[in-house]
Amino acid sequence: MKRLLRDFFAQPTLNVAQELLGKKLHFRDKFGIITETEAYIGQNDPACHATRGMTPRNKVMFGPPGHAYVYFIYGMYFCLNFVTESEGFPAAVLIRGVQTDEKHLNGPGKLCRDLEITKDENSHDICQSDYFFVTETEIKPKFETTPRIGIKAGTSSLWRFVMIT
DNA sequence: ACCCCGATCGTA
DNA sequence: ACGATCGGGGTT
Repeated sequence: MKRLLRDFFAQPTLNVAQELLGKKLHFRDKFGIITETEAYIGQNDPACHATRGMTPRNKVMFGPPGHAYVYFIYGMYFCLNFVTESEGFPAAVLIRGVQTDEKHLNGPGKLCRDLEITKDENSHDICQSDYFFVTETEIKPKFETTPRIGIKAGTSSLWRFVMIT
C-alpha cells in the first residue's frame, strides 16, 4: 500500500480535493474509500474558516500541508479536513463521504462519528503517522462537481467533488 | 465573561 | 423542509 506523501497535499487545493476521491483513508483499525470532498481555499474564500485571519481554531490551516484539521461543530459533531497548499497559505479539503465495507458514511459528521475521529487528531501529521494516513488505490473514479453544502457565505464555485458510482 | 451561530443530522 | 442541539470560537 503506497501512502500519500507531503507533496500530494502541497498541490493546489482543487487538485487535492479531486484526487482524494477513490483514495483509501485509514484511521486506527478502520478504513474506507473517500467518496466526497470539498475545497476551502484561502482568505478570499468567504466560507473558509481562515477568511478573517488566523485564530486558535484555524491555525492548523496555516501550517504545513498533510496535517489533519479537525474542528467541532453544532455542539455535537467533528469534521475532518486535510491541510493543503504551502505553509502560510490557509487551505484544506473537507472529507464529506467515506465508503466502508459495511456502509456509506455520507456526511462529514457521520464519518467522524463512525471512524471515531475527534479533535484529539487536530494537527496530526498524516504523512508521518502509523495509525492515520491515506493510501493509493486502483480506483479511477468518475466524479461530478457541485456548489459546497451548508455554507452561508455562498459562493457559486463548484468546489464540491462527488464520486459517481 | 458571554453571546450566538454553525463546512450537520435525522425525521417529516 | 425544519427543528434539535450546545460547545466553544470570537469578540466584548
